[in-house]
Amino acid sequence: MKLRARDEISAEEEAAIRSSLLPRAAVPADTTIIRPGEELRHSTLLLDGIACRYKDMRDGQRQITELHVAGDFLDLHSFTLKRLDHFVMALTPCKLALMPHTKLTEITERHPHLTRVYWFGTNVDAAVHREWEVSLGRRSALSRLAHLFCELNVRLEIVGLSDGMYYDLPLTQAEVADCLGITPVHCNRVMQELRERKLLEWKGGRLSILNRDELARVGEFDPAYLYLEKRRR
Amino acid sequence: MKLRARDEISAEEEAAIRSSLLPRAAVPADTTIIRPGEELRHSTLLLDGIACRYKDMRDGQRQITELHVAGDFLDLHSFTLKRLDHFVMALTPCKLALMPHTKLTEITERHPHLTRVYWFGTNVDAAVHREWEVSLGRRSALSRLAHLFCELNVRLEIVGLSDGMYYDLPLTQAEVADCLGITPVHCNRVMQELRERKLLEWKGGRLSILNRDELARVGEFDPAYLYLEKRRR
DNA sequence: CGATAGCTTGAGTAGATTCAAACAGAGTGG
DNA sequence: CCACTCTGTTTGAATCTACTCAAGCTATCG
Repeated sequence: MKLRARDEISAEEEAAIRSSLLPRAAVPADTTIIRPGEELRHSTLLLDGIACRYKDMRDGQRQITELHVAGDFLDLHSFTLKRLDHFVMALTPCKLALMPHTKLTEITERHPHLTRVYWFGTNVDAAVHREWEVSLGRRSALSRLAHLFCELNVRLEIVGLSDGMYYDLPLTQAEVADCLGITPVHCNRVMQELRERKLLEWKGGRLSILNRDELARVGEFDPAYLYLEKRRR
Repeated sequence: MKLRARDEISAEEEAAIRSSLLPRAAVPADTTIIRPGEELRHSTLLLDGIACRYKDMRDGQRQITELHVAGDFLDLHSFTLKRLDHFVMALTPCKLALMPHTKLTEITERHPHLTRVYWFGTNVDAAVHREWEVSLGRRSALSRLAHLFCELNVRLEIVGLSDGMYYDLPLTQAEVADCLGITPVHCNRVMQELRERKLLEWKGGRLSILNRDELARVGEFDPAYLYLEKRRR
């Protein structure tokens, strides 16, 4: 569903993907899925739940560099990198599937178009990283928070997990703070501001957007970096 | 030279690359090379000079998301993305070469290994973006600046443009500030601090590292994210 | 019902910004 | 050769955003 949102995938390609995937047991929340430096022989596809990439610092702080939702590969880049430079962690209970790198090698040898589709996928990941750099470097805490909620709204819409106004977001404020490069206390305060401005509600792990246009304006959100327009084959 | 630092490239693969490259006229400093949204039919290789990727904000501020040095593709990701979500600009006079996307398509069809090498290249770009997210989100201005100088030192060493202690860095403090997500004024002040601590000198566009270990300590610099170890074929 | 995780509030502080002005060096023209 | 301009660097003072540390609150769960 995620691939077909942006590309034409033939039945043969779909079969190649399906036959390459191995089921993997579900993991509970706060499970470390991949550690930096460990040698990887497969890439992991997230079927359900929310996961993240993060890097930690000497003093115990961490920076989450990307959030993942259903349909995302957590580490398609490990196919070429072999070892990651960051952690991957389940933030909520997650369902996973594995794609062995041997199968990915076969895909690069037999399915050039599918190879480009997967390469495209890692490039969209990089585009998200760039947009987060802009948030972290130049946007106010309020704007960063608004931007994050807008991004998740669009990404969840693609896979049918948001209707554009409501979606499940069972994260803590501390986890969101780790995405935004701020402290949990400050995250709480800017969250209150978004609430007071009647832009959204967030309780019980469920986010309700009350004013989508104004939220996008506050977050300076332009979804172009998510590359949603369908590409020609 | 850059590819061979991390991979084994056969003579046949080298020939395929060389025959795909087209020369392009040199551009002066401050030239916009690629604008967001424009349709691209080739990727640009930087042969000499310093360039950057940046995104601009409504209020005129900008965030540089990556610096590029000789040997880097400025937009290898445009092969799969077709349009970029950011600007690419020459910060110093730059020499460029072009690789048509048609040639890259041929490579994905005829040279699976070389395809993985190029895919790897875009994944290292993403790793740099992640490390910058950590700098922007969690490191102090002093630490960010030290980290940037360490990163450039290593990346320039790979292509023979740094001996590990000295390298040319003909940028302005304002440009560096745009990398670090701070103001030029603050960049100037933390620059003074690095100088007072006798970690480095930077004048006349030339950087001299006086205490590499301490600089790396201040910047919490670990080059693992640059993936320098040579990979097996 | 107490324990716990997560959220909220307050007061004081630190890091970075803003705005303004001064300074240094390189290049230019009279 | 000197004055002039321009770009980039440096300095100072006031301000603001976000941080720190601490405590109190609230909902959930066993």
